[in-house]
Amino acid sequence: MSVSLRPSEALALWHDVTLDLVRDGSHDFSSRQITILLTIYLEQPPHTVRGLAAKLNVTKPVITRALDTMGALDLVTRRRDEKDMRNVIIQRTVKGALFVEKMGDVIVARAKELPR
Amino acid sequence: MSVSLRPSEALALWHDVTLDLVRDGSHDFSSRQITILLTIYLEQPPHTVRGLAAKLNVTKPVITRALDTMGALDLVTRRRDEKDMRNVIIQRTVKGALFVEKMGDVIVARAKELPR
DNA sequence: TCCGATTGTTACGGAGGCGTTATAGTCTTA
DNA sequence: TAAGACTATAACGCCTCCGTAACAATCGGA
Repeated sequence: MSVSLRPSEALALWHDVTLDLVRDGSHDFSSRQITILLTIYLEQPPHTVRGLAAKLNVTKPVITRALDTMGALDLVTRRRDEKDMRNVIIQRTVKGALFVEKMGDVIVARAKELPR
Repeated sequence: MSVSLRPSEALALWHDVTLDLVRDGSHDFSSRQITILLTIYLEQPPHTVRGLAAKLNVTKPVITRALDTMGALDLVTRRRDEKDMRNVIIQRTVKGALFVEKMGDVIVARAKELPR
């Protein structure tokens, strides 16, 4: 086990980071969308619609729609699985990687500024 | 300065917590809604529509609508400011406090479980 | 007292997400 | 090879949110 945080600090961190994301104003993602994006970029590939749906405990159309949205923003791409043409493999993009990386920087910065 | 976090840890934390929130399945709040809720519960009162709009860098109707939604869920209440009847004072509720508290616990727990 | 400024809300048409259900394409196996 | 299982997506009606603009209520100063 690793990062030691008091509840008040945890909430202050969450507040500060989401505030930054909102103020930035580029997007207003839901928790589902954020989770999908981070799962794709943090967990081991390959990622499929079915896999994500099971992991997040939501229906498959929810994943499809989120991928449509993120795909339109070029944060994510899809291609058919050559081994099993029923599957769709979800892939990362440069733009998505930059977005996630930036998000990590924001969290780190806000954690550092946290009063104690 | 306080909490020391590497970018990979920060993102993993964010992922784990949002995943918990999504899996729970009770709500699917946007970043805006989360930020509004946390601001009300973490920052010093009084909170007004105008004040929140300015702080989050969004328009006032956005705040009004978010308060409508959160109010319907009993996470927040409003009353008129007696000193200046143009203002609306946004107030906390027991249910809202519990929700935020639970969220803090989730973050703390996930931070503790973070592999290092 | 009135008139401009300020506050929060409502109205509007549009965009996007929801859950459910139906569908097309692909695999598997009997 | 034919039937059934499985994958992802499309279609449906509903609901919520969006930004802009108009609005009613209230305040404060000339």
